[in-house]
Amino acid sequence: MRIATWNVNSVKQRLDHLLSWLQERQPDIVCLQETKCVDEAFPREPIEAAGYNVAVHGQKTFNGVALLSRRPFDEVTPGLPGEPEDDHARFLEGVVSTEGGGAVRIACLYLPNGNPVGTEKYPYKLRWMDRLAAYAADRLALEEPFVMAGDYNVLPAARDVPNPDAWSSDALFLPQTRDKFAGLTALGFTDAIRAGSDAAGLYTFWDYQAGCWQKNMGLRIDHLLLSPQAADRLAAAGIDKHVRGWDKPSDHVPVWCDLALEAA
DNA sequence: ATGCCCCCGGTTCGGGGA
Repeated sequence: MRIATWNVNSVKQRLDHLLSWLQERQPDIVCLQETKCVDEAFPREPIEAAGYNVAVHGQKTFNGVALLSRRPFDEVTPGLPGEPEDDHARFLEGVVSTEGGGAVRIACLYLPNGNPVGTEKYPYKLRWMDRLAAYAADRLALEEPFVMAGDYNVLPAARDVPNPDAWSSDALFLPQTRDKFAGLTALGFTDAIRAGSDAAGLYTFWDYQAGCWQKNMGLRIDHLLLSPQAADRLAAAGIDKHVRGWDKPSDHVPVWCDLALEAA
């Protein structure tokens, strides 16, 4: 089973890229972030025609997440628990049955950026990370294949950014941000990309500005975190960097992993 | 130190992203 995550930066602007990439990569489950449209405006039909069930949790203008799955969803639940007044569409959980009679649980997430530090945006990010850790601990107790995938807006380590000193006071790289991410993974998750390589330069995002793509000044901020029951079945993982070179691209590229769930 | 570029809503500019 191939599971992917991609911040598309507007699903309507990126529909042709999405359909091309689905055809090329053939994922079974996809987590989308920054869909930037209300549920009624989500381009369901062309995605369903490509063979996917669609679950959406959107809002006007900003944020918005969606799950695509070749197999039907057993459950879909929008929203991260813990702060009822939080109205950002940043989280969507789904459960999909596998061929072997088991199931995989997927959380699609768009973690707050947190900049500029010094405003309410950064404590909101930190609270969101605390809420995510509480949710994750609850789900890990189920001891099932479980994947939390999305745009974490976190640089886990210095090797995930070309110039870490320049990012030392940024919300994506502050020690408190990294500590919370480390605490989350320490609950028992495996970073799918890091399971296969500790290399620097495995970026998933390149800013539109300042020629970042041309200079390969990227960031690794999109992650797939695997529960032990998922990590035991990890067969491959990758970053579809070439998608950033397409015409009018998202600033993020797809990240994916293969889990041998059918064999379980 | 700030903006570069891109997207949205809604109109020709401001908010947001990272």
